Amino acid sequence: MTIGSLAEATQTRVETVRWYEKVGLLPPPARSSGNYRLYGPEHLRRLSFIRRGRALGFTVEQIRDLLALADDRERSCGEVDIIARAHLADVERKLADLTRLASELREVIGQCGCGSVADCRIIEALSPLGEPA
Amino acid sequence: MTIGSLAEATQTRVETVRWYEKVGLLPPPARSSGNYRLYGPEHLRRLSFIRRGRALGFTVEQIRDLLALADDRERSCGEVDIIARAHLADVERKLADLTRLASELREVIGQCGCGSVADCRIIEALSPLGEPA
DNA sequence: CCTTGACCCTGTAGTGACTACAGGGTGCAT
DNA sequence: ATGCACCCTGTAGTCACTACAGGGTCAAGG
Repeated sequence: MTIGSLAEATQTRVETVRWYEKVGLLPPPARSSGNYRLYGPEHLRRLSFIRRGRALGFTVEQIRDLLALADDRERSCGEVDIIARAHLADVERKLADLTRLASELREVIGQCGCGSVADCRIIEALSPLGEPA
Repeated sequence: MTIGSLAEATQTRVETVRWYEKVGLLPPPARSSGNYRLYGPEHLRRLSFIRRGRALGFTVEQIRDLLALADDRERSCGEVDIIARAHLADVERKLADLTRLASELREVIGQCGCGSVADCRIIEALSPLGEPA
């Protein structure tokens, strides 16, 4: 399997696959006589894991930890649970922030009568001292 | 007003103020005899505008546009409205993504009985081929 | 007068997670 | 033999800052 097929199979860019190798998420594969990377099913599994983790919003660092834990099949998965819960808490914080943000934006936009900039409620809302900058 | 006082007044880091100047959001202020930056109320207004925009999640590029529009007080604020609505749409897209993400994460975490990694539902959920990586 | 410490200056490099080349080599079909 | 798609390495760019390193300035205290 060349890097192109692996990338296609996992919906990843070729450059990203090489980058995962460089930062140590994906082990260096064998090389062909022409120095092409040659991947096997284990690489496909590992890269799929990485991509799924990224799609769930885990950082590369968290995925590195999860991979290390996943490799040790006897271990209790308490640490996995901790990482996942920490990430969920993080996502929920961002969610709350964005929700507040969206409602603030909607309010600002709703007040705009679209007259001249001098009377624009959006500009005004951005200028805490009461006057446009 | 030195850069330190301006930074404090706007809840900004000193380095960030200098960075806004470097990228052209904040005009270069006068300098003291000892080459210190000296800011006036206009700078305070402008920086407050920038910070408020950032707090509402506008990109620096969008704020640059908003500032240019705000400076032209006769102009219709239709363009301001367009920028703000585009940003709101963006925020709402992210909100939807994060909401989906959070529920997926909650589901994954809920299934974890915290036994060994070999049976961990979290690890399993990350491994689309059915086996841990 | 000297020193201490808080503040300021410029410039560069680092963050996260890639992305985008530049400049070249490989492999296969025509 | 030539074209083309693919691959290689290495470097620089993205965004919005942040963190120094290595120095200069200023006011107060001794």
